[in-house]
Amino acid sequence: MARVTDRVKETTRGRLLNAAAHEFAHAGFERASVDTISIAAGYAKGTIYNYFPSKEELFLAVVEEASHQAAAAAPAPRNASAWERLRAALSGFCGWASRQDSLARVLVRECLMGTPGLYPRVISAEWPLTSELEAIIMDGIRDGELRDDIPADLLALAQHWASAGTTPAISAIPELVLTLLVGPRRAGN
Amino acid sequence: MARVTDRVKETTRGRLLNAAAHEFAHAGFERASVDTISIAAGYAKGTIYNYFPSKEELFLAVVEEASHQAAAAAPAPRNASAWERLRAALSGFCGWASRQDSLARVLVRECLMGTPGLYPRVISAEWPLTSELEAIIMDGIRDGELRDDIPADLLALAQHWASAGTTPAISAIPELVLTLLVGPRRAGN
Amino acid sequence: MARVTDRVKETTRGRLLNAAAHEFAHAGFERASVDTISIAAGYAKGTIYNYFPSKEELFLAVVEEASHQAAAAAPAPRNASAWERLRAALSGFCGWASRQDSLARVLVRECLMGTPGLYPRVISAEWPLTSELEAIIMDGIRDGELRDDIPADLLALAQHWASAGTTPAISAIPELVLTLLVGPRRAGN
Amino acid sequence: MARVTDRVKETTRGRLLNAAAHEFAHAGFERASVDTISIAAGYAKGTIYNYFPSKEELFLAVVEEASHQAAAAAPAPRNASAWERLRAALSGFCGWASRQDSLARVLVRECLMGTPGLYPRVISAEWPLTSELEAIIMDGIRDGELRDDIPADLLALAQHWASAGTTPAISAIPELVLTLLVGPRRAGN
DNA sequence: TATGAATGAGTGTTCATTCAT
DNA sequence: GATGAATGAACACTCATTCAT
Repeated sequence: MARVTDRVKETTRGRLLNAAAHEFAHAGFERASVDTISIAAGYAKGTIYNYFPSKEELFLAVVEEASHQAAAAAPAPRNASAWERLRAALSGFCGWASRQDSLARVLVRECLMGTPGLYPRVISAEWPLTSELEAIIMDGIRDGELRDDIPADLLALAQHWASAGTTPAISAIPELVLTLLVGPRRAGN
Repeated sequence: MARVTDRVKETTRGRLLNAAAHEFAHAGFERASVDTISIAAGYAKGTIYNYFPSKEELFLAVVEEASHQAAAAAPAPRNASAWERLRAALSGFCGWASRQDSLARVLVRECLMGTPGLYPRVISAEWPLTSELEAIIMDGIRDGELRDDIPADLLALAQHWASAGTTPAISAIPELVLTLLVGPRRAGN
Repeated sequence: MARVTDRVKETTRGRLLNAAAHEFAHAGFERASVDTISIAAGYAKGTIYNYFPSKEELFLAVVEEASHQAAAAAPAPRNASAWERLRAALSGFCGWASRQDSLARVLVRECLMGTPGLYPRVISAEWPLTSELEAIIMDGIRDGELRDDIPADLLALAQHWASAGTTPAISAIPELVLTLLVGPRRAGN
Repeated sequence: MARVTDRVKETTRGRLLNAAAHEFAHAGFERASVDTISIAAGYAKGTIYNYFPSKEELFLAVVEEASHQAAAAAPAPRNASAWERLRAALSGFCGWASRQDSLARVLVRECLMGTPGLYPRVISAEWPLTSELEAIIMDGIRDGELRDDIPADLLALAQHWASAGTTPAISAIPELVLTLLVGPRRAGN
C-alpha cells in the first residue's frame, strides 16, 4: 500500500509542479496565484500546502526541477574541447527548453529579476545547472581555449546587478557589450 | 507665487520619483509599496496621488525619466563610425548608470520581466533611449559596418521569450550564444 | 459531505445577508462598511468576498432577497377586485415589513435615493415585487375599477425626480398632492 | 470697505451654496465631493472651509437656504380656506421647485433618506418650510375642513421610517395607501 | 481672503495560508 | 490525503480637512 500511496503522492506533486511552472512562467512569481495553480493541476485550493510549505518553496521547487532537467538534458561528453562540450550542453538545454518552455522561462526570468529575499535561494536552486556549465568554462579557461576576460566581466556585471552591490567596474561594460554584439574589435576601429 | 509653487511641486515630484526608482529597483513593480515610496520620499501616504494617478503611472514616469536621462547621457557624435557612436552611447549610458543606479535598474529589470499588461507601456516609455540606439545600429548595418545577422537572431530570441511566441528557431541559439560568449568560431573547433 | 457544506454555506450567506440588510438599512449604501457587515455577521473581513463579488452585488442581493420575501408575503387572490387584491398585497407587504424591518427599509430607501450607477440595477432587482403590483394595477385600470389618471401623474412626477428629466408638468403637482392628501376636490372648494 | 468686503463674502457664499446644491442634488450627500463643489463655484479646493466648517454644515446650509426660499415662495394668504392656502403654498413651492430644481431635490431627497447622524439636523433645517405647512394644516383640521386621520397616520408612518422607531401602526398602512391611491373607499368595495 | 499642497484615516478588495471535516 | 470555508494582514486608492503662503 505504501508503494501505491507513494506513487500517487509523486504523481500529485508532479502535476502541481507542472501547473506551477506554467503559471510562474506566464505570470511571474508575484502575479501567480496559488489557487489558480492548484485548480489548473486538478486539485482544490488547499492541496498545494500538503506538498509545499509556501508559495515561495513551491517556486523554488519548480526552479530546482527545471535546473535538474536542464542539466540532465546536457550530455557534455567528458573528453572533448570546451567548445564542443559547451555546444553540446547548450544544445541539450535548448532542446529541453523548446520541449519544456514553461520550465525554461521560469529558470531564466526570475533569475534575471533578483527579487530581494528570493534571489540567493534561486541561485542555490539552479546549482545543478550552473555547476555543470561552470566546470566546463573553468576547464576551457585553464586549457587556454576560452578567453577568461569575458566571464570575469560578466560575473562582475551580474554580481553588481543581482546583488545590489556597489561598484564593480561598470566602466568596463561598453567594451564588453560591443564585443558581444559585433565581435571582437578589429584593427582600425 | 506661481514660481515658488511650481518649484516646490517640481522638488516634490523629483523626490517622489527618486524614492520610487529606489523602491522599484530593489523590489520590482509588484512588491513595491506606494506607501513605502511616499514615506521614503518624506511625504505621507496620499501625496503620491497628487502627482501620479496610479502606481502604474508612477512606474512609467520613472521609466520615462530614466530613459530620458540615459539618452541624454549618451553623446553619440553624428559623423563617426557606428562602432564609435555605439561605444560613446554605451559609455554615456554606463557612466550615468553608475551614478543613477536605481534608475538604471528600473530600466533593465521590468523590461526583462515582460509583465503582461505593463510590458508594452514600458517599451513605449523607453523610446527616448531605444530610438537612439536603434538609429545607430541601423546606420551601422546599412553601411556594412555592423553584422546584421546577430540582431536578427537576437530579435527572434527576444520575441520568443518576450511574447510567449510559438516557434522561432530555438535550435539556432547554441551557436549564437557561443559566438557571443567566445567570439566567432575559429577554424579547427 | 456536500449536503453539510451546502447547508453551512447557506447559513453563512444568510447571516451575511441579514447583517448587510441591517447595515444598509441604517446607514445607506454609501456609509455602510463591508468590514462592519462581516464582523456583525460574526465573520472576518474577507469572508463576504467568498459569497459576493463586491459591495454593490451584496447590496443588490439584499434588495433581491427583500423583494422576493415581500412578493411572497403578498397572497394576492386571483379572482377578486383589484381593490381587494391590492389590499391583500399591501397587507402582506406590511406584515412582512414589520417583521423584517431592515429588509423593508433597504427596499424603500435606496429606491428613493436614485444613486446614479446603482438605481437601474436596484429597479431590476425589485422586479419580483413590482411586477406583482403592476399586474394588479393594470388589471384594475383595464376593468375601470382604478382611476388611471393618478398613476400617469405619479409616473411623470417619479420620472422627473428619478431621472433628472427636464420638464414634465411640475405645475400639475399641487392639485395632485392635494387630492392625495385630502381626497378629491369637493364642489365648493 | 467693510461694505464691499461683506458683499463679496456674501457673493462667494452664494456661489458656493449654489454649486453645492447642484452637486448634492445630483450625487447625494455621500457621493458629493467638496473639491468638485468649490471648483464648480469657481474657487479652489480650500475656499469652502472659509465659509463652512465641514461638508455636513455646508449641506445643512443648503437645506436651510432651500427651505427659506421654498417658504418664501409660498404666498399663503391668511384668511382663505385651508384648501386654498395649501394650494397656494404648494403652487408657490412647485413654481420655485421648477426654477430651482437642485435645491428642491436636495430638500426632498436627503429628507427621505434618514441618514443616521444627519436626519434630525435636516429636519431642523427644514423648519422654515414645515412650520408654514403645519400651521395651515392644523388650522384646517381645527376648522373641520381637513380630515385629521391621514396626517396622523402619515406622521406615524414617517416617524417609523425616519427615526428607526419600533412599532407605530404599520398595520394601518394598507388602508391608508389605498385611500391615497384610489380615493376613499366607496360603499360596495 | 483665497489658495492648493500635504495629510492620513478610512475604504473596498485580494490572496496566501490555516484547519476542521 | 484532499477539501474549501474562513481568515486577516496587506494593498492601492480616496477625500474631507488643515494650514503655510
